[in-house]
Amino acid sequence: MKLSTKGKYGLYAMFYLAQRAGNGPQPLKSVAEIGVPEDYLEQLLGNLRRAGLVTTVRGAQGGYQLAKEPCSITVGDIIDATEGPLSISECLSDEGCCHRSGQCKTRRVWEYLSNSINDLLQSISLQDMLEQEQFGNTKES
Amino acid sequence: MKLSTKGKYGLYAMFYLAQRAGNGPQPLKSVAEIGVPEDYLEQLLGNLRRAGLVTTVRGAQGGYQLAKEPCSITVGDIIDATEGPLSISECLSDEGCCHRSGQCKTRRVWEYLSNSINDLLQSISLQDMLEQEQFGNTKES
DNA sequence: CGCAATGTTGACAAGAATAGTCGGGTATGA
DNA sequence: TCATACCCGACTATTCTTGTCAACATTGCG
Repeated sequence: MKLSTKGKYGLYAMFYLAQRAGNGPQPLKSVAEIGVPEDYLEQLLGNLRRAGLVTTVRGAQGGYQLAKEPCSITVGDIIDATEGPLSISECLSDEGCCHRSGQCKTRRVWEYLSNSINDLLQSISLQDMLEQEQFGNTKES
Repeated sequence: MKLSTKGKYGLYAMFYLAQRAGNGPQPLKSVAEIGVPEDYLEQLLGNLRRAGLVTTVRGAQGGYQLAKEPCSITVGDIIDATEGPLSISECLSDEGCCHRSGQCKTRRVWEYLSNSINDLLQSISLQDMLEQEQFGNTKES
């Protein structure tokens, strides 16, 4: 279980924009400084736009900027937008899955995990990242 | 972000064995009743064996059985064994990753998420599943 | 007006990972 | 010694990931 570069790059990009919120639109070329190929990043920003997380200004001096306050955008929103809804097992989306119905107690596990992880992702906002407060503590060594 | 069928099938198989713990070794053919191709399942059970989660008896009347009590085997153990260690972002395993070091506050997010998810997975045992107690509550509707 | 800067869209493709499949072993109980 | 099992490594079709590319649409500015 791992997330692809899309989610990672998406978060990079959004964090970049969060750091520059209020400074006007940032062109793709600038955002690409985070170390992602422009052509690829473009697609990701397209997804983020369609998800309503960034707005764009076309034409010269245009670019991308956050559509909302950093405190209203969560890591979960970003992952969703870039990776598509994370379904830990298609058993969740797909109702008629359990061939041998007996053992599908496992389904409850996926359900529980999925909900927990979503809550977790939703609990971290860009604002939290900007403030660098330890957004919760599990295993701070 | 989703886990592959390996983790899912692995959990199916382990739950199957948990339900039959104490009844002697279960041959591959029986375990495959969970709805997984035998040849594929064999690989997964091989991984589970190497991880020390199941033991095997070779020869006639042989088969697979849990290596430990259901309460000492967690969903996390099973996912690890079948999918390999889940690294949400290679930024974690790979130290020298942050090209533009400035923005790698994102790293702390992966760290936090990774730890949280691992804790979560480790918190559910096969015993919990057998008992079907709601192993924690997030969003019980 | 016209050009340059910029976002928009969709097609394409190499490489890796997934999900099996297969064939030939080895061990063991009856 | 034979049938029942597990063990192991190679092979493959399909899908997903990670980009790349080309053509187009929109806007600011001189």
